[in-house]
Amino acid sequence: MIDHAAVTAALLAWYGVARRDLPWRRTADPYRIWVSEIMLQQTQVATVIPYYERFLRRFPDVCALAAANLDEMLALWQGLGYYARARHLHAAARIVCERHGGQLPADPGALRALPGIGEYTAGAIASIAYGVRTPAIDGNVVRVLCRLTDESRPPASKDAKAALREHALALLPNDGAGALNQALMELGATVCTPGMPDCVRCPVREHCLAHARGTQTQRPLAVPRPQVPVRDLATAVIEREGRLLIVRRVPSGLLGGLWETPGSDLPEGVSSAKAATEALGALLGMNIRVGEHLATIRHAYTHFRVVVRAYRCQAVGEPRPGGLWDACHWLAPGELDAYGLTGVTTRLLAVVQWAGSGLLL
DNA sequence: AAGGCGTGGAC
DNA sequence: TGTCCAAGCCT
Repeated sequence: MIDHAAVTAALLAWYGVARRDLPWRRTADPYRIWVSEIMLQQTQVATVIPYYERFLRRFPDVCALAAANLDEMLALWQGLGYYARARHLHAAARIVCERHGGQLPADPGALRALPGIGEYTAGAIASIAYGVRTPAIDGNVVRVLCRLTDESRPPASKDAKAALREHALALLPNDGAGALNQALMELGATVCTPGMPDCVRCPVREHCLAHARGTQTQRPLAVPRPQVPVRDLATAVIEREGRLLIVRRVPSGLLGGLWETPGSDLPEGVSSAKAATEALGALLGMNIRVGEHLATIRHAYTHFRVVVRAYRCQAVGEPRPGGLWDACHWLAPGELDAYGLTGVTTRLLAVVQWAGSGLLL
């Protein structure tokens, strides 16, 4: 059994000296802590930092964010991924500004009711920003606790989750729950890492059951991954008077709200990307003539991979939204920063060196 | 409850 | 090149 009080004391002492100096650890503003927690979901610290700084310069408080339009916010989020986080944060900011007088709630249950805030994030905000004694169990904490207690059940199972939550709660001091939660995460991120934990540097090594039994690399129990399918896509690069046609994806689902060059899966029975590009004309209400192949972009999403073939096209007529898209725009070079583009489109424009003065291939 | 949902870094 | 994974949430 784990000596919770001893583990808590060791973790807090270690965290006091080992904690990294991160931007969101220099503030007590619940809004800023909230933004950091949303950005950090499934995203590494180093990736988040520049986005966090830029975002807070533009939206320094909840009501500034509430007043923004979603397009501008998504442009700042471009490249961070999991864009539903941005949409939910935006919707939640409006609720907090309008219904909570701009003050983020401190109660985990009330936080949990806001879009984009789940069990973990509610606990993190409540404990870090308000000192509420409540656990915050993310992937790091799951790994640390599974090793400390040598949990052999799948961490997603009901039994294991309940046990982990009991341990996480028992570790919380009456004063300093936020620090303890962060200490657990910091340990998981910097010492008790997934592949090869650095047990020599671990402040709670003596209390760790997995370390004692030599099972630390087998905890938490790994779950088998399904293999991801590959999809063939085609996309059209259509220029007119130095502007590039982009379309906005509908606000839900994959890449919702982001802009991209119009494209599609190769329809059933259509084997050539060129034919698929031609078929885009019907969707856009334009007459399209497909020209040269410009580039092939390979990209991996969470659950599938894509091979996107891009063709230079000439088109007659004005485009209209349809299918996956709810808006069309002729992008001028000076506007590149104002539109949230998908990763594939961003890379495509880099490859063909699109800068508005024609394709420079 | 299991699958959808991004991206970039490490190796 | 491929594979794994990182401060999860929603449906």
